[in-house]
Amino acid sequence: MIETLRALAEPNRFQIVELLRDGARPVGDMVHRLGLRQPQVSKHLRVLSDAGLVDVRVDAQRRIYALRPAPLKELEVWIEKYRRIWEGNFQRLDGVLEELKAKEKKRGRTKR
Amino acid sequence: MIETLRALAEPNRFQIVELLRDGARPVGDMVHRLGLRQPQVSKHLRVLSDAGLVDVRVDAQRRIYALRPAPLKELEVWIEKYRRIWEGNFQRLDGVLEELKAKEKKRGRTKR
DNA sequence: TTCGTATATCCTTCTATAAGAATATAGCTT
DNA sequence: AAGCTATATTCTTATAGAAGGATATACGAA
Repeated sequence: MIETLRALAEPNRFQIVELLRDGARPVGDMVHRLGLRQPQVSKHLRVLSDAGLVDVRVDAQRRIYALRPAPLKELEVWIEKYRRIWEGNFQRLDGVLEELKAKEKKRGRTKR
Repeated sequence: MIETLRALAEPNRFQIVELLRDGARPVGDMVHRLGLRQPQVSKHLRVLSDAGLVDVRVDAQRRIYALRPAPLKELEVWIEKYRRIWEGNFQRLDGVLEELKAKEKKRGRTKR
């Protein structure tokens, strides 16, 4: 999860992922479209690959990169857990706070 | 979008967000639960706040932090655009490639 | 008013990582 | 075989950002 987020959090990598949403592409194509230098794109693809976000297929000297569903799906599943937050029934759900105000009386130290 | 991802990509901040999923909390509570030092938590909250992911409410000396829906919803909307990738109808959608193989013939340079 | 609690901010490392430049590798094409 | 094309890797440098420590601020309580 964290690894997925870290990989996506870099603007150029984000763009690469966006490009790949339309389908698989060779490195050179992304180089052209993104206006980055080839080594940089390769390096970003490496990070994406390590994060499991992309897949390579070899075609002669070309490497065709494609998105891998798993991490994105996982991300989607994660964020769905937050759905109720923007679906109204969340507001002032801080019953947690009441619970706290009680507990905190019993231990007033910051410990270390 | 990128800012949201960057904020979430740090493990401790991710944990903070997870905590806040259950409702608003004061800083001290998170300090205890996460076993981090107070300044560190405050700093992470600052980042989350700058990213619009959290909101503060003042309660005496306490600051009560809560999740803000907007960025998470935005993230959800974004990822939904990728849904078809894990819903089958994506495989070998590289018609993009055919289009390329043609074009590439006409301009064989890397430009700079 | 003085003290303790809760939180934020500042300054200083330390580390991770992105970009740049150069080079290596592999496979066409002729 | 020679050269060109496509891509990856290595090394260096620059920068962002996370942790640590110390301190500042604000408020409530005695």
